[in-house]
Amino acid sequence: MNSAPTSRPPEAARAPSAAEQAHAQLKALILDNALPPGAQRLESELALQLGLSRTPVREALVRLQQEGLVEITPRHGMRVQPIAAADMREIYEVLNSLEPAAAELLARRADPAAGLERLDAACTAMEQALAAQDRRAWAAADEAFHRGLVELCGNRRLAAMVMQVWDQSHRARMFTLQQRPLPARSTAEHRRVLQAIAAGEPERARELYRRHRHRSGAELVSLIERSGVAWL
Amino acid sequence: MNSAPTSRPPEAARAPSAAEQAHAQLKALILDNALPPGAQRLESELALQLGLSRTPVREALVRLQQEGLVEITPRHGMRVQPIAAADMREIYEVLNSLEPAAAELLARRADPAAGLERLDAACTAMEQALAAQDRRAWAAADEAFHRGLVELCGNRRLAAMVMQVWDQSHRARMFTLQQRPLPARSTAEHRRVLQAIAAGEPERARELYRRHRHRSGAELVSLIERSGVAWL
DNA sequence: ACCCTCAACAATGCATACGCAAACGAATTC
DNA sequence: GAATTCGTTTGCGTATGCATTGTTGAGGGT
Repeated sequence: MNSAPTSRPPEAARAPSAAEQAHAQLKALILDNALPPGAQRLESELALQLGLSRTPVREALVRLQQEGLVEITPRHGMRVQPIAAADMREIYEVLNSLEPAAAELLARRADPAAGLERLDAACTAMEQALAAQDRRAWAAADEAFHRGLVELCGNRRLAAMVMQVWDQSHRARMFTLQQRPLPARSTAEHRRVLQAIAAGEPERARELYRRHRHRSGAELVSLIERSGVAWL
Repeated sequence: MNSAPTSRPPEAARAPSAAEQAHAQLKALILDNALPPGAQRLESELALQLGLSRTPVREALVRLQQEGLVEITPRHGMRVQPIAAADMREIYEVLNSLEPAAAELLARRADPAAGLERLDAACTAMEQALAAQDRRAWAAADEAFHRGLVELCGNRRLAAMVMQVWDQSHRARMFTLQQRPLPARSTAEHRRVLQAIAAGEPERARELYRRHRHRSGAELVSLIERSGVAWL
């Protein structure tokens, strides 16, 4: 019905183009901090490193620039975009607006409780990680929860936007994760949002999520500011 | 110190690259319906039409694809992305979330009334267009209001996201504009949002805007659905 | 009459070549 | 000794060539 000419069955595995590979690899390098913020690389260096020519690398860089991960400066190659506290403020304002909206949409569906297994599993994983004091596992579960929520809400544009800023803030989240107290409260709040969604209470889900986002966002920004690093 | 070697003075007018020109021209052609939805064009056709070679055209198409305006299909060139009622629903869900947030941010500033002249002028222009029954002028003023609002809110990411979906829905707005009653109510609502912002009442500004968006979005979607066109 | 196979063609994706312009350094002059 | 200017180098933007791959149409077989 909704004009999906690229129907799902034959969607499967087309050989990824060199440009796509370059994009994926560079993105991974940036998120993993292998290409640290502020790093400058020439197109030709990257092409050599990835075993490609400049053309697909260039295409990948254009995409990464539009995603806000790098900046292309004409004679100095690309630079990995650093994230300052001000950027985190922007990102959290966006997330604080879009994610509660996603929760509301989810709770408004005809059958709000359908398909929430992913989110429930993510909550459980968070609780287990919390008990085991495993910050890394907690972060993975947290990401799974947020990703699952926006993907389930049925609004692909909203989901894409959330994932974009989510990626931008990935490094900062990984950084603060190390030096903040165990996110016990966040874990409980996730669970409560999920319950409100399953119960089909859009307004409550939205407000719970909004408050959660607002609090954790403020915590994270002040943590970065107090940590004294100008950017990440 | 913080590495701003590209200081502002010489920032000004660098000759726009051919790729930028191609991007701007193609975007204008799409928004003006000169390249109608569903239209297919080969890279080489566009290159010929714009008087460039395929390379900068290709770069422009990659950007337009990420902006959601076209789709690149491997052996058929690009296709202008049609907008269906379902897409408009998505777009209005996003706007309904982000724009009220922008209004709230604007009202939360230290001096909320500062710099609102643009918005005031846009409101006045809307009122005049309404009196003159000039739909086209009204649409231009409406766009100026919304654009000004998100640009003033101080959050560049939020502004970019709003403008992106705004562009996606441009054609649909122009279409419905012709066949809906004069937007008298919208005009008044804009004015009230502006007053709430100037008065420094974030919550009220957000809620007023949310209601405005919700109503006008629903109107527009149902108008498209009733009009019987499958896509625009 | 319909379907399947195969071959020719066409558009793309990538690599490479070329010219321009900026940046860096050296040399000369004040 | 410092500054300015000129020459060289280097990276980028664009164009173009080539190989890959999908598409389309025709012909033959069932």
